[in-house]
Amino acid sequence: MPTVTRVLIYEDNADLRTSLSQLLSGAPGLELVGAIGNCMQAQADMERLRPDVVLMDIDMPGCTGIEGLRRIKAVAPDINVVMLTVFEENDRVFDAICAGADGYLLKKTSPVRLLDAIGEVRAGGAPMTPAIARQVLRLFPKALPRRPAEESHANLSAREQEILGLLVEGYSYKMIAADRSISIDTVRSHIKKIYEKLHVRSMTEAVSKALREGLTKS
Amino acid sequence: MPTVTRVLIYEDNADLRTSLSQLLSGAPGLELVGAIGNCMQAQADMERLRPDVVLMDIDMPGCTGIEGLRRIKAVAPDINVVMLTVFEENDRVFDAICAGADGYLLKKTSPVRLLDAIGEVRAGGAPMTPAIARQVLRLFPKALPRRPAEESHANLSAREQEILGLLVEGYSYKMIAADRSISIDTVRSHIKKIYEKLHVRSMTEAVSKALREGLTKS
DNA sequence: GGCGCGACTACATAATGATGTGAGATGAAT
DNA sequence: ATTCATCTCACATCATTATGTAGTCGCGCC
Repeated sequence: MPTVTRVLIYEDNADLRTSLSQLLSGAPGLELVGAIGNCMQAQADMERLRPDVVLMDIDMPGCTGIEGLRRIKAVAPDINVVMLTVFEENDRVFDAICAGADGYLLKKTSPVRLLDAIGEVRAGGAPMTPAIARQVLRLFPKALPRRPAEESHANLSAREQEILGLLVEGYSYKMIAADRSISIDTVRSHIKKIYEKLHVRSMTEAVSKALREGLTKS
Repeated sequence: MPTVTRVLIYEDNADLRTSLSQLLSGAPGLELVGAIGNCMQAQADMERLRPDVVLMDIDMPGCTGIEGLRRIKAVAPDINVVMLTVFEENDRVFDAICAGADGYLLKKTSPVRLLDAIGEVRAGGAPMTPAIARQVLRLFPKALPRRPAEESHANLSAREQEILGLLVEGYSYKMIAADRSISIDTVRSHIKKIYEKLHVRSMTEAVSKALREGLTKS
């Protein structure tokens, strides 16, 4: 392993590109091999500049960072690509990870942490902001194949299942009360219980869970 | 939000349990509510001790940490569970994450880092050793089932489908606005259009229709 | 080069939902 | 005989959603 780490930057904002460049140029053990405004030629850039680590802005005109990431990984999967973004949006994170990102940091990350991150990714780590790390863990179960043994009616009582069924049909509290001839406060009460048992906090979550896990009696 | 974080330890090795206990007892902002040698009674323990954070050894006789984790998440998904392990084996990591672990540290983690981790997980982060973080990212693409491209969408624009997808995930207007970095009024506006197109009048109806007819793209 | 459409923002009002606290009545279970 | 879950109802308060009206901006279309 060579002693210096060759770093390449993709960042469309010229100011940020400059400051990143300065940060990296002055860092021991690092060599900045380029700072490019778009990733249209990513593949060619890889061959020409042979970076070890790429810092990739995720929002770029012309060719998004995600697309750039794909291109890089297609020709050189061993290059470590750390994505930089302003927001921690769910889909972006997801897409980036599926495309093989090796790290995911916010742009507001401190310079020190950024330099750390480059070392970390070189050492086989995956630098991420805490919030993103958490998102990744949350995303994981969703990306998995269907749950095999799903039976549990989640301990819903018959009445509760019935009311959940009505929610799924799109009934409002008022409509349920009218339909079943009970007070709207009773409906509230049942729904509160349902929320507790399903661990949800809104009608939509309850409906979604009910449909996905077949909790109604139809 | 209480100012102290209630921490519970599961660790079968008595020596380690003692030293962990001592570490946590002396930490400001933390309250050690228990240090237990097995997780057989995990559910009861949760109700009795009401921890905010659980440190769970992954290798325990009788009932593995993974099983304990499952039990905890089944009754109290909001409790943050950080797994502790000696080795970073692929399968264990995978299972733990699928079971809903909120963090994953090696036992050789320094005391300071461990205390950090508790704060981090409380703040919505996911403390992981770098190598494990990388493993998680590597695991991700493999866990993806490919879905057959389905085309039904009731004339919903891409953006509308996207937002409908978030509704299905249980997002509120506010959460969608934050997630997509748009104003809440824009969310309203999109949802109004969705309602028109789907001929519904509430979130639950929209969610129900979306799930039944496969209108989202995820 | 005007037109329609999609994405975006804003403000206002009424309706509905979320959450807490409390409580009576019933029947099953220990 | 007492506990326990369920079903029922009530009141209160705050948050969120539903709906209408209205306007800007950019883009493809004819």
